Amino acid sequence: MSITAVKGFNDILPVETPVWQFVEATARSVFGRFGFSEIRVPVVEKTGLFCRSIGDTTDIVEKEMYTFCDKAGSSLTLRPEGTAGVMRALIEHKLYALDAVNKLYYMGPMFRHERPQKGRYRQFHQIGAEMTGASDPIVDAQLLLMVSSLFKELGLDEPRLQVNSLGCPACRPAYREALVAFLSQRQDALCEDCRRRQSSNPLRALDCKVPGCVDATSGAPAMLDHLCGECAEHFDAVQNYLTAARVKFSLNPRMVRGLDYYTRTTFELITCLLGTQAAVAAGGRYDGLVAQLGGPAVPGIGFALGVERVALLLGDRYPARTPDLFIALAGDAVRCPGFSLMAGLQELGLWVETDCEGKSLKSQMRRADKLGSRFCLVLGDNEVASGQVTLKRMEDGSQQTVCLDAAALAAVITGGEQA
RNA sequence: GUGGCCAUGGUGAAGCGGUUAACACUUACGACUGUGACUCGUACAUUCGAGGGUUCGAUCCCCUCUGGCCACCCCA
Repeated sequence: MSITAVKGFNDILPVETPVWQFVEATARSVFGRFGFSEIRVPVVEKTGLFCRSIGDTTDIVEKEMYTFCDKAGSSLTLRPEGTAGVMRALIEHKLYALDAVNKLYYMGPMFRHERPQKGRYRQFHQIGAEMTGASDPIVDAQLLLMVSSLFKELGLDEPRLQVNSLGCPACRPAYREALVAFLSQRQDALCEDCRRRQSSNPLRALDCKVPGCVDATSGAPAMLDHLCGECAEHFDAVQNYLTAARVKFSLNPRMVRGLDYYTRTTFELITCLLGTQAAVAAGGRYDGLVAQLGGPAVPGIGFALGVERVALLLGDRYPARTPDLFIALAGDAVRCPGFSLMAGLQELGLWVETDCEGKSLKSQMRRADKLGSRFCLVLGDNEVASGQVTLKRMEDGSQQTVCLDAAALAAVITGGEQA
């Protein structure tokens, strides 16, 4: 067996790239309308960046990072998510000083050493957006509106938006205590993992899928009931804005995020069509992150969507491109004039295909059909001599005689587009 | 990291101890020597993931390895 790709690292083949391009182009278009600019940051960062931002005790940092030493002995890591790198760049280049509010988006590969399965790979792709510098609830709502617009424009109304608030450093500790107290009374009913997590990350128990834990935590105290005044006010305002903007959402008081830096508003787009990989997009507010990374106290909120998962949801519902014209060449003598015509039409912006193997006319026609070409014409000695060609519309087989001239042909072909 | 399932051509797959390794799709060419789709014809796996074993004989049984998928954990 020859060399194959690394497990969990996939080739994205020509049949799949159109969906990807559709997702990326749609994201660029929607983000652009919300005033976001693209930022491109490296795929590799110093390991410490992720430990500090994502959190030392998270699964990502504990067991899923691709970490290695370079020749100088520094510990480097393939980014497992996008926010940390973007915030590092924001701090490093003092973007917050250029403009108090920064609206940035990115797209690209992320790396997590997990067991691959449907919709989850070791190299996977995210499209994300971050908005820093403002903590007003209208910012949260704007980002949510943008996410919701993006999915609408992609033609996906199925993933549903769920929101929650995780509170802030002022109110979360008290809630955490209340939750631990609650859980400790139900020790016996909890699974091994949840018992172990009680000290490290008790909130996780709310997210546990083991039936016993679901039962045991059904009456658990909710963060939403323990928010401090400011957090509660913030969260109310976010919801009001969302309602005003007609963004559909539901509350999920049990939603927990996997990264430590989240505060206040968090959200997920959940689908029931991808089996266990339910989260298609997710994000939240991270008001302490920039300071935690050594920058000024700049608040922020962001989200990321999984391109593989979105592509899976889209299936074949994306715009397909097909050639405008296929020029079938009847005889060697006509190859050069045919190529000249092709050049003229390409220059006018048309996608033109022609024979490149010296195939029979029948084969060329078959190929024109297979490519889905909208029009086809046969160029032979007669056409070159008369200066007239028969242009055939492949869809219905209708034909018309057109002057053998790039501009004349282009007029009919693009005119046919409107009809 | 843990569990389950599966490995036959470009693809989807039958075959389950002795077969020319079915069938379908795809692809190529042809049926009209200048017109696609439908139809019809022809061609396309000395070989069944790799290595070992059992057997007169193995794609079919056993072992090992490798690969894939799905699920758990967690996540986009």
